[in-house]
Amino acid sequence: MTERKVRVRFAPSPTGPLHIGGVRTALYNYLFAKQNGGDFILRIEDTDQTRFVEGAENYIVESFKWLGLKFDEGVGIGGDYGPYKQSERKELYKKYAIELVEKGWAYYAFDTAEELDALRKQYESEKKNFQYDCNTRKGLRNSLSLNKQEVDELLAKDVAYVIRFKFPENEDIHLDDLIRGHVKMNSSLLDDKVLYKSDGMPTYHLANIVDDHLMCISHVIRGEEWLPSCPLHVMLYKAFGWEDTMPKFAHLPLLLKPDGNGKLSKRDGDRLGFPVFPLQWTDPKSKEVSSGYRESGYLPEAVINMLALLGWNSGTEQEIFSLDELVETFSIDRISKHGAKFDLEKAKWFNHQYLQKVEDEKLVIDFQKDLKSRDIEIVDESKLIAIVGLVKERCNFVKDFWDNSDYFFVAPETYAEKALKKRWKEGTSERISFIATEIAKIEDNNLWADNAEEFIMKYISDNELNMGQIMNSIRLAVVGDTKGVNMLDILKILGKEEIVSRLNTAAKKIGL
RNA sequence: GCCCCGUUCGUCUAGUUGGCCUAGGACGCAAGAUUUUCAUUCUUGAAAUCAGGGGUUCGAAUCCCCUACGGGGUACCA
Repeated sequence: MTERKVRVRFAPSPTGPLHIGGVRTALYNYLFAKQNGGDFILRIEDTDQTRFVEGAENYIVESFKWLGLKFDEGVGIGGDYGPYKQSERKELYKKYAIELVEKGWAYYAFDTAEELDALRKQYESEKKNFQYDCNTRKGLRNSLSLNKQEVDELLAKDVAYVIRFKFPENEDIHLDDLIRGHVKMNSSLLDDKVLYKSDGMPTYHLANIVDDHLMCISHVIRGEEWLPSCPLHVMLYKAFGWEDTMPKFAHLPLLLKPDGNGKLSKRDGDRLGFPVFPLQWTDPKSKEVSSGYRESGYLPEAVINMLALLGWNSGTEQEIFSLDELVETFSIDRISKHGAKFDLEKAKWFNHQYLQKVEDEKLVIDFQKDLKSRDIEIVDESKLIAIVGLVKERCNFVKDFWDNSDYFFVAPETYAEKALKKRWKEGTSERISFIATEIAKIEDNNLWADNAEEFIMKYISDNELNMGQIMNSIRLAVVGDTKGVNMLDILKILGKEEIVSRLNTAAKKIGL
C-alpha cells in the first residue's frame, strides 16, 4: 500500500461552545497534520437538528482564530472536498444507507421511538437491558422480520423508518488503535445502531464514515468516548468495501474534573473557578455566561502549551513549547492512556511563563484598558512601559498588574495596619517629614531620585539608624503597604513632587 | 446490569526492548538564600511500599492472571 497523504479533521457539532477538551483534540490533530505535512480540516457535524445552537459554529471558528490554529480546509475556508457542513451534504447520505440495505448490511426499521421506549421500560422493570440487536431484531418491526411485500407497502405509504446496521452474529471485530493498541469486541454484544434517521438525516456513525472516506481522511484522532462505537465504524468500512483506505484510529484519553469524578463538563469551570471554554460564551437562550480563557487573561500560546502537556509529553524535561516546537516533537505514541485532571495552578504558571515573553509595549495596551475601566487618567506611555517592565515578573495575568502597581497611580489613603505596627515607630513621622523637606530641596532633574536616595542613605548612616527601618517607613508612606517594587524605581517614576507630598501626608496622618 | 479503556508523589507525568529505579522532572506545598519590604528568582526538602493479591523470572513499576477502584459507552446525541 502506498503511503497516503496525511489528512485529519476536527469535527465538532455546533451544539454549544467548544469545550477545552475539544480544543485539545483539535490541537493534537493539528500537530499531527503539520508534522507530517498534511491537511487539517474543519468539518461541522450538524446532523442533529434538535440540538443546533445559534452562534456555536461561529464561536468555533473564532476560537481557533484566537488560538492560532489554522485549518487548511473546511467550513469558512473551502477546499476541494466540500461542502464541509454535514447539513449541506444531506442528500448524499441516503444513497449510502440504501446501498448498505441492498448489500444486506443494513435494514429498514419501522418501530417508533415510543414503541422502543416502552420496550426499554419493560425490560428495565424485569431488570434486563433492551438492545436492538441480533437477538431482538427478529421480534421487531423491520425489513428483516416483515416480508418483502409488507416492507414495500410501508415504504410506499411513506411510513417513518430508520435504517439500522445489521451486525453479524458472533464475530470478533478487531481494531488497532494508535494509542490503545489492539482492541477486540464481539459483534453479538453490539447493538444495531441507527445509521439513517427518520428525519432524513444520517446519524454520526454514517455521516462520519461517509465523509471521512470521501474527504480522504487518513487518521481519525478523537476522544475516547468514541472507542466503544469504533467497531461499528470498522464494520462500516468493511461493509462499504473501503477497508483499504480506512483511516487509522487514535482515541484520546479524556479531560477529567479536577475534583470529584467524571469528565470535565461545561459547568465545572465556573463552579471551580477556571474557564472550560476558550472564549467567553453567552448562552443564546438562558443568557447564562460562561467564562473563557481569552477573557480571563490567558495568552493563546499558554493555553496551547498547557493543553498539549495535558496527556502528552515529549519525554524530555522541557515544558515550555512554542507551537512550532510542538509540531516538531509531537508524537501519538507519547500520548498517555489515562484521563487527566485539569490543574488550574499549572495553567497559571504557564501563563506566567508566557507573559514574561511578551514585550512591555504590547502589555501596556491591555493594561491601559484596565486602567481606563478604573478611571485612571493615562500617564505618559513611557512611564507605563516602565511600570509594566517592573511589575510583570510578579504577575500571572495582565489583570494582576493593577494590584501590584496601583500606588503608581493613586496615593495611599490608608496605611496597612500590620505594616504600621511594624514599620512606624515613635519618632518616625518626625524623621520622615525631615527627609521630605530635605529631598524637596534637591534640584528636580532626572538625577533627583538618585540624589534623594543618596541623601537618605547618608541620613541613615549619619544618625546611626537602621537602614531598613527608614526605607520601610518611606515605602509605607509612599505605597501604603509593605509591597512594591524597588524603592529607587518608585522614587524615579513618581517624581519629586509626588514623593514629597506623600511623605508629608503620611507624617501628618499617621502622627507618632 | 453488560461491553470497552485505564490505575506511578495532592496534580500533570518520566519510566516504552524486565536489571543503571534506594522510582526522575514539573506544578503546588514547606524551609533557607537573595531582594532592606512584597513578589520574582535560586537552593534545599517533604511528598508515590509504582491500586491490592497472586504468579512467571536469578531479578518486575515494567510480562501474565484475579480483585478493587476510576473513566467511557450502552439514544432516531454527537
